[in-house]
Amino acid sequence: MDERQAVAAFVALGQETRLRVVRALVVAGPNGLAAGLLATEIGVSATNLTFHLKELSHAGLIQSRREGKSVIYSAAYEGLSDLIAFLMRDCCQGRPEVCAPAVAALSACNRPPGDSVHA
Amino acid sequence: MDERQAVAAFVALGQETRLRVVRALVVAGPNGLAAGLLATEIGVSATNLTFHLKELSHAGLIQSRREGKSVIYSAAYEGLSDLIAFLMRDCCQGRPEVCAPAVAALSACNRPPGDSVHA
DNA sequence: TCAACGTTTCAACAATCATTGAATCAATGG
DNA sequence: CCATTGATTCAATGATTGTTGAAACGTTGA
Repeated sequence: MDERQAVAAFVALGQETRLRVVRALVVAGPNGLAAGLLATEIGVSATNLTFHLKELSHAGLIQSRREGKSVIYSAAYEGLSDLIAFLMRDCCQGRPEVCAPAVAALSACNRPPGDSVHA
Repeated sequence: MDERQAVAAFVALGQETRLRVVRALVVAGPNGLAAGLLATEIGVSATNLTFHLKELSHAGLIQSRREGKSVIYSAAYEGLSDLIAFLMRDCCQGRPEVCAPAVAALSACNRPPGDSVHA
């Protein structure tokens, strides 16, 4: 991921509606969600949602497929991973103390819910 | 870090000049850089830089202190850490496969340069 | 083929953002 | 105190962005 792509991704996430879309889609998993469901879940008009979905799609953070009448949107895990990696790579430039605090959040990732952090 | 703060941080990083400022300041380390040096290094006018520095400061990603005639800006490591943590926490919601690829970048953080990754 | 549903496109508008140059403010040295 | 250096504020401008409703499109079932 180069600087241009990173900027596009940050722009995409720098908007309340779009951040919520990404959150909802990540939670929804690979199956994704129909545009209509997303619209009601987030509370925006279909027109407005389409606008933001296009932005996110263009930034490589989500993808879509048609299923019957509906268009299903899902999170682009690779795009999201790339962004995290970019952020950490930049922040780590000779300064590991920036990334270190994020280790806790990451380690909480592969553990069943409720499992505490202490070594 | 709540949603509102995260959005502000993403907005701040979603602009080429500002992203470069953060990069330069992270590389510069805790000592930071004078505003004038930053301006020449990045290639923008003093006026314009001030505008972007204010945005970044408001987003909690940088901080400043006065030293004589100069104002020294430096990266706010905590703010950056919080943003990474937020991104990973959101992306990890039951979907660790999103964060996993970032582990490599993170592990590269605490190792001397040139040391390879293989276990 | 037609009607209905889900989604997208389009045009228009207000609001926000990025950039510029002139003016101003803060700190230092003569 | 004055001149100089470094940085910020201010006002104005063009560009981009977010939102809206009406119209159009694609898909499906009757």
